[in-house]
Amino acid sequence: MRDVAALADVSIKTVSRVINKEKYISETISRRVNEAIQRLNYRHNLAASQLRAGVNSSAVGVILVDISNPFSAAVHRAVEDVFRETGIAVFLASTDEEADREKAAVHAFSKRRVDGFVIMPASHDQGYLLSEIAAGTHVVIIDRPPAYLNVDFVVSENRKGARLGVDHLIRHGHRRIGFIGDWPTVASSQLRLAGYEDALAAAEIERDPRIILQGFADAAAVQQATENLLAADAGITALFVAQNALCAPAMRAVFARGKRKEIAIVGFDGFDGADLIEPGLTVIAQDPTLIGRTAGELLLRRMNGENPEPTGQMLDTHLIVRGSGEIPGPFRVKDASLA
Amino acid sequence: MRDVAALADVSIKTVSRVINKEKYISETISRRVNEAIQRLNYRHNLAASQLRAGVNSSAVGVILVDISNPFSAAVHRAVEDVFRETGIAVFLASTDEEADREKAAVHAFSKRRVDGFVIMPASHDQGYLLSEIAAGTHVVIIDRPPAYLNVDFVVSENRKGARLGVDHLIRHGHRRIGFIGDWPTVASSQLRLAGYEDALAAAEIERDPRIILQGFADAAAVQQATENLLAADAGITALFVAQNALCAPAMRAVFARGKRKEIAIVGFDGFDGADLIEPGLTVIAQDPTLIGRTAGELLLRRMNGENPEPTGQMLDTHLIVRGSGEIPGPFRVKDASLA
DNA sequence: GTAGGAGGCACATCCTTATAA
DNA sequence: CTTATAAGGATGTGCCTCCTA
Repeated sequence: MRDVAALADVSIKTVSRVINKEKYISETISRRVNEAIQRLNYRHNLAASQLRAGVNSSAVGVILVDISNPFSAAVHRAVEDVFRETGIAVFLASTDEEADREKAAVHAFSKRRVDGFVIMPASHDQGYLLSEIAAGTHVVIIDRPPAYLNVDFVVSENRKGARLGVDHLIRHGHRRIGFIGDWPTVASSQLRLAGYEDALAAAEIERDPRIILQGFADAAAVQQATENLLAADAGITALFVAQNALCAPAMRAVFARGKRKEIAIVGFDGFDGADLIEPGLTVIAQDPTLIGRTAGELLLRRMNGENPEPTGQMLDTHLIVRGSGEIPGPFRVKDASLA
Repeated sequence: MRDVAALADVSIKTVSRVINKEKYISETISRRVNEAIQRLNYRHNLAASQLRAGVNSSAVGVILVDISNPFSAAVHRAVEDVFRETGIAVFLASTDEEADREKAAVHAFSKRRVDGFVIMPASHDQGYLLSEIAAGTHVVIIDRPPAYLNVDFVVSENRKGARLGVDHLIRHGHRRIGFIGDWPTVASSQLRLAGYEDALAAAEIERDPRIILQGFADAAAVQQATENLLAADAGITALFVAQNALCAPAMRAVFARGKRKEIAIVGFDGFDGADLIEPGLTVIAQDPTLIGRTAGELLLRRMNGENPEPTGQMLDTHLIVRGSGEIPGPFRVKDASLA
């Protein structure tokens, strides 16, 4: 900046004025300064600028479980879109459900003075964020309800959604419905299991822990576990698959046993192309783009100085009927109005 | 930091020493300082530290076409994994194939003094990066060969891969093979089209521009265009779909016409669950994780001071046979060894 | 309306001092 | 008189705030 000032033969302060497009600079000087900037290949140092101005980095940190999961990716994309036009940059980190990595990412971004966080928590307790919040950093929690923290959050109706899906299977004559879910420590997974149990209770079906499978290291483990469940002759006629990434491997297991048209399946948030399968995968659909956009807007609002009471948004899910969830089960159902 | 020093009753410099874990600090003082840090909820300001030290931000910028595309997401995840342990943070931006947004993202990250970029270029000419490189910022280009820029790059064998896929269709008796591709301005798309043409030329099949479809606004447009192509009675018996996101909509069009078992399809890099479809989608597979990891490692190497000649890595693709590409065409083939 | 200058943001570098072996 | 350990102080990093003309 000093060099630019020297070349343009003005003071440093004037260069600063030109860069920040302040008022009261003549056209002539502005042009001269800009030419010097070009010639010297000068680049404004935002960090120094913000240090002096006493403001934060105009950046936000997004912390997700795994950006390579399409749900996370869609959420991120929506958050990014909210911030693009504002000149706010977005940091990204994945945690793989490890609370320590979540904390490490928060710390790394905090050192870089981000203005806010959008977090899909892997941690069981987000109380550690209180000090960040006290320091003026804003936080929005997504996908899973926050624990020990009163901040804005945006989640899907996990429990209601799961209940909806399992109800659907029950209405189609199923009573032995396997549950395939994420790690039981994951808050959203707990809620989906609760929704599953709600549906069973409402239909007076006994909950059988042997057909509730949770927590898998990878897709192969999901497939293996599903195969074992089907092979166990536990009388399973339907599966409720409580997370998107589990759907494909679970279906592989079903198909591998030749039960494509016998075992009914409902997934919580399937995958692109799930409609092409025969039968198409019936799912409880979420709206990751809306989650991301809402979270981004809530965060941006606070970054702009608004400070309302924290709000928790529960976004509706809905059933998409494609065939796999409508395979009839062995039990007669009185209700003729099957979806 | 001043407050911490005051509370711990040491000099600012000593606090700095503790934070940076320099040698020659006594246990006692170190503990006292750390307590003060805790008590004051102090957070080290990386920006100020790096300003004074004259180093960059220990952050990198990743610029992709669209993070919500699974290919991009997998690449990003691999890049992130390379940098996680090094304490280097990752910025992310999507361009939606708009060169201006690519430049805006580069500029935004450059102002934040990133040490390097990983870029999946939307631009037709990356010459604008020369000034960044001159300023000491490192660049690795991925997915598409760089234009007007001599830097490290990591791409798939787009042309060879496409040729492989179309050869496969030809060997199964097809000669009227529709091409469904990305915008023709996209470098990788051009190469895939070239590969398609290579295969046609080798088999002495005339290239018909009417069955080469490129550039779609969204999935619905792809599906509509494919339906029109099939309805046009152009004699199409096979499709080569040159990009992952185009596969599902193209298949929807084929299935909607009831040609599931008649029109052969090979995709360039399909999607998760493509094996569950009947018939499974035969694809030319890339390795996005390897692309991302390689790019991250190349960048990290330069950030660590190594400065070898730029290398261009062309990663092999391979054919995954699943059924859709093996639907026989109307032409007899002598080669008995069909894959 | 237009420009410049002193000073400081939060930190690290370089130099210096002090004690002990 | 070196060498290792432990701590402090002046100065400067790029830029903006506040004051001045």
